[in-house]
Amino acid sequence: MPRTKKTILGADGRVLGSRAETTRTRLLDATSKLLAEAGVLELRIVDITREVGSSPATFYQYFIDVDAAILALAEQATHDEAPLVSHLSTGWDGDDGLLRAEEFVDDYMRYWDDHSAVLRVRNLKAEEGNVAFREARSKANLLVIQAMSTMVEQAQHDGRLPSTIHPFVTATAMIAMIERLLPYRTEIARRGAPAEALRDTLAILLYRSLTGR
Amino acid sequence: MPRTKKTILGADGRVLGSRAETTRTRLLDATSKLLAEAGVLELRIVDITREVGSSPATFYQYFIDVDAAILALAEQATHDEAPLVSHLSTGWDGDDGLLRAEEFVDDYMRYWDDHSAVLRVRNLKAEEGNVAFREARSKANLLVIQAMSTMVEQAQHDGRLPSTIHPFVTATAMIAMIERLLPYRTEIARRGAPAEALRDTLAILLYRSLTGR
DNA sequence: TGTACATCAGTGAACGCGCGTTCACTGATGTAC
DNA sequence: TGTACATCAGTGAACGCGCGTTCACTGATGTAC
Repeated sequence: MPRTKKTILGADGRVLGSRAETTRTRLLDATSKLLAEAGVLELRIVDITREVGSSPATFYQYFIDVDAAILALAEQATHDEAPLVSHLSTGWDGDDGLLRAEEFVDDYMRYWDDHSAVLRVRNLKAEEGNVAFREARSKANLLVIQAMSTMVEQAQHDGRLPSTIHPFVTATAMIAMIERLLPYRTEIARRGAPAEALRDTLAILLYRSLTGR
Repeated sequence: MPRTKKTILGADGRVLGSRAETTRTRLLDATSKLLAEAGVLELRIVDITREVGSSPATFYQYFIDVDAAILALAEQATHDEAPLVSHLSTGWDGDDGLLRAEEFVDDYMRYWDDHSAVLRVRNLKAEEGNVAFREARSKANLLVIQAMSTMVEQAQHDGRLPSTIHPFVTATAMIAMIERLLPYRTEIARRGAPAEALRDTLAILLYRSLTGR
């Protein structure tokens, strides 16, 4: 998990040395692990510190509460989402357009798999109205959504998509589609669909909706 | 909120009289209200009973735990989702196809608005692996997804959609798109998109993806 | 119509656990000279 | 290179609140005759 290079601050705002930074990272990793294993509803600060073999008091040196830690994890995830834009910024107009769409879906699925537990909480809290998490979500998707919007505008300009669709809404819908389908994978498999059906179908839906082809 | 007609059981499995049924309903309504106001993470059994002016002991006469109450609410929601199928089963092949798509989106948005707090929890728990909630979610979407799958199959048969897309996956993707976009409404509005942009764009995306037109 | 009894429904009050949170302290690392 | 001191990092142990949960009980409703 890559980390930003900016200086990291403790809960009271003081600058942390490298030793402290390691502890902070271990706390975040433990939070991420417990989130994936048992979900937000079971997440306890005591368990997080138990996991890294330290005391609950340590936790408070780095985060004012458990939300602050989750938010930090969400920001790490944001950082990992940015590279996905490279699949979009080239456009999907050539013969290999569909192939590029498939690559994008693959990478997005990988990204979501890596961060699913954290992203689920982020989205839940955003939808429940928490401002900090709402902003984190907006910021995370910003680049991808902008790139997709541009694709839609291009297709509209070329007359392949109706002018009545809204580029930003379309882009957001595409993201929603992918994010939300991943958890359905087991269910889709249970219905006898092959493993690639999800990937292929998503790629085609994206390709058609973003390029109009 | 319509209620099923089957006999309602208490937490210990005994049949409840009409007086008890009223209490049960009030507990569920309070649960729903608190869920909408503050979210799952803040939901307390004590608060639910406080809300209806009764004792925590009463709660346990009806539900073994708070999950049982949420599950009951999710099942009420399922019941309200069924009528949405009427917009789909007629097909969208005529001249008024897009109009029908718009009507469907409107009704779906209304449905989701009415139950959003509960459905969010249902989906979270389903995605976190809770079997009961996973089944509730499958069951809820079953009819709508089947109807949509049929539309895709028809379009494939007529050569308007590629045979490579998977009907069930496509249908699930459409549901995902709508459900997930609603919470973005405020954000979309903040970006200066008109209120109907969301509705219209979703309708077009659905129309295109399900009918191939 | 009235009375006795059975069943249904609701609850006050308490118990106890577990968690968040803090404080005063110890130990580790860095720095000045 | 060594020593004294300052700062950084970590924690044991306790406090207390709030919540889930239960029990023994009261009150309400229904029913038999």
